[in-house]
Amino acid sequence: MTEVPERNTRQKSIIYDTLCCLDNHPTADCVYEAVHERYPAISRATVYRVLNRFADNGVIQKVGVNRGADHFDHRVHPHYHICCTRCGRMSDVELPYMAELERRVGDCRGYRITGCSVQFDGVCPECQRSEEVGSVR
Amino acid sequence: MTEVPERNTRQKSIIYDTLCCLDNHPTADCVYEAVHERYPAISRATVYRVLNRFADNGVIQKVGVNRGADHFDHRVHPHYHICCTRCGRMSDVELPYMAELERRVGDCRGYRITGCSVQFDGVCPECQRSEEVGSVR
DNA sequence: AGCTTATTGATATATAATCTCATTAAATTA
DNA sequence: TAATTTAATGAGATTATATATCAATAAGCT
Repeated sequence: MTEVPERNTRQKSIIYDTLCCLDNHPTADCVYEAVHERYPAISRATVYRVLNRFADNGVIQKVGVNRGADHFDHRVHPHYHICCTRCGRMSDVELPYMAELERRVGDCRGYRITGCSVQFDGVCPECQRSEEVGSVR
Repeated sequence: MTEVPERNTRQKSIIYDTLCCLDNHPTADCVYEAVHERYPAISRATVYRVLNRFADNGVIQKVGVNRGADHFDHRVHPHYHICCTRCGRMSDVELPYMAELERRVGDCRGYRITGCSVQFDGVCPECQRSEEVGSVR
């Protein structure tokens, strides 16, 4: 139970603030782009590292997706997401959180269950519009 | 509604047979390895292409995972999976399929929902054993 | 101010998958 | 059966996402 000292760096606070400002569910690379615009000295590796560290500490939430880059959410309460299969854009989904899902599992071949994720696929409003345009021609 | 002609090639049947034989939930690369052992002339690109094509046609099932490579399942009925967070091994989970999940979603910011995936994370029996060994020293 | 060491930046490397394009070979037709 | 058409393949380059390495920097303590 050794306490791991953790340092507060300028980079960490900039990255956290940026994530909160973006407010959507950006990928690490999106966060990097936004950070880089104002602070070109901050490296991509640092953004990835810091976001993952924050997620490990529960300060933010890492939202894995079946396909494509991971997304990050500054809101940490458990909730579900939908990810656009065309452009990758992600949004929250309004569905009561099913905390008991793991307990409903019967057999799982000796695995020790540690988590469960529910995610929806779909087409975002923007991509729906460009679909319509595309179908006309 | 133009019919797309589809050709039956030696490669396709070898790849499908291999997937069925492996029976686990192999990644495309695992399938490639197994195929390659017996048919060194079949290329990795073909294995990836054919598996994805089969999945698109509903002949097999592509099982996306939050983290790591996609897995493929020759069983196509809807069911859930658990994936080992240490080694990536995947197994079936016994849980009644919740076909109505998408209909229970309230608001999803204008997205048109096309699918939903539920997946469990865990530690497989093999990795549990090696954990125990590791914790002794 | 000086010390310790967690953190960073730059870059290399890993992993998973797709793309390109010349060549091959299914399936159809003559 | 041979010729024709074009879907599919093989090899390798390329992309996307993420992590590892390691010397240099700087946070927090004394």
